[in-house]
Amino acid sequence: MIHSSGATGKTEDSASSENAPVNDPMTGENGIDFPIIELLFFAYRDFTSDPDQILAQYGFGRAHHRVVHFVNRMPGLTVAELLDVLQITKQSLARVLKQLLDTGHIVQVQGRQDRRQRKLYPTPKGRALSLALAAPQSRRIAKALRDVEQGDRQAIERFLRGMVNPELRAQIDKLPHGNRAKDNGDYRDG
Amino acid sequence: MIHSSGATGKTEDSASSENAPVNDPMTGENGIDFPIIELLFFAYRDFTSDPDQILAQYGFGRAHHRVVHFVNRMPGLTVAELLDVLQITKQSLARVLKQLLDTGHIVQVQGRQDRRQRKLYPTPKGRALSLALAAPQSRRIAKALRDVEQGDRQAIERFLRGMVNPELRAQIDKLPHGNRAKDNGDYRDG
DNA sequence: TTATTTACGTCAACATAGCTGACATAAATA
DNA sequence: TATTTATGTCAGCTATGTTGACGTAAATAA
Repeated sequence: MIHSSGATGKTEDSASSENAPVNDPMTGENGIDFPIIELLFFAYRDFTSDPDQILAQYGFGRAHHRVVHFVNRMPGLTVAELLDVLQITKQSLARVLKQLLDTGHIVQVQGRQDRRQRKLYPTPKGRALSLALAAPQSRRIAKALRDVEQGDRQAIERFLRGMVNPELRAQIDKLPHGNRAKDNGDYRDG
Repeated sequence: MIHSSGATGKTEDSASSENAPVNDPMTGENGIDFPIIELLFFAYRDFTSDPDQILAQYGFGRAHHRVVHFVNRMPGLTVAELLDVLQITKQSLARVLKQLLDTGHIVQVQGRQDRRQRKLYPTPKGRALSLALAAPQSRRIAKALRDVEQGDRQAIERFLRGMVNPELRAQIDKLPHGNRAKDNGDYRDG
């Protein structure tokens, strides 16, 4: 049933019944920060659209992207560690991980100390894919940073970090943070 | 089949075959901005986790959140306009919109000028839900902004805006941008 | 040694949220 | 009158998440 504008519509009726349409837009009067809420939505929507197009060519989705990204950033991490970062169940991971293994983007290496562990490494093919996915995102970021002053980068990083649950910020700190000379060898020795 | 560390593992073998595991972590050497790529991922992951918990109590998901949010921010917008903002198909929208109509969070009003249009309005119930979902997100943002200098907010907004596809930035400008006195009446007259 | 716990894999069933394609209807417009 | 537009709807498919149950090998505790 459609509310005809002449039936229960507020405009002519002015009845403030239970299900009357609310006409005034929700604004920041109530102290809510709509500008940043919405900017985050739009920014993230377009930020993820870049890799989506590349992934589609491989028959992959965002789930594959996340897996291949973190395996490349933390080579040698275990399945359990990856689940921790992604915050999904092992059954969810299993599907996409299997595909990435089958297509030769990722390989598993049995842990030496703990042979129950399956340490995940990218192959050269997996590394290339990960870089290809990151490139357009990085270009988008570089463009957006041109709109702000030098030195504002630090504020942006601090803000984004502040948006993360405090107990999960350790995950960020674990990632390699250098543009400096590479220190070869496993991300973390196993 | 698992790569045993003694079989084709690079460590002992040092063979650089096709599918050899890559041991060195992907870093910013190649000019890619990993810190911000990852901060966006983690920030958005936790940013959306707040409303997810509330939505679960209603049997709703993120799709419902987006719909109820934009209907509250732009009361009277048409189905076509909503599809434009959400960038999804009408079949996708249909399911969640039907639920929000059935549960009395949103009502439709036939357009007066163009009677084919179904203009969407929140009910008081829908307005309350939208505010309840926005509240924890706004609190998270306020906390994160405490980590930066006053005046950095503008840089953050500019950066996020710069992340959006230029041709879609008009969508942001359409949203009400005031903390100022409300100007009652439809978001845009129909 | 034996028992338990841990890391991982897998099967089955299910839910959400997106998609394409096809078709219907009412209202606006040419 | 014919066509286009705004919207709704049916059917089926895909991707990505979930829970629950069970199995196996290896590490660890008793």
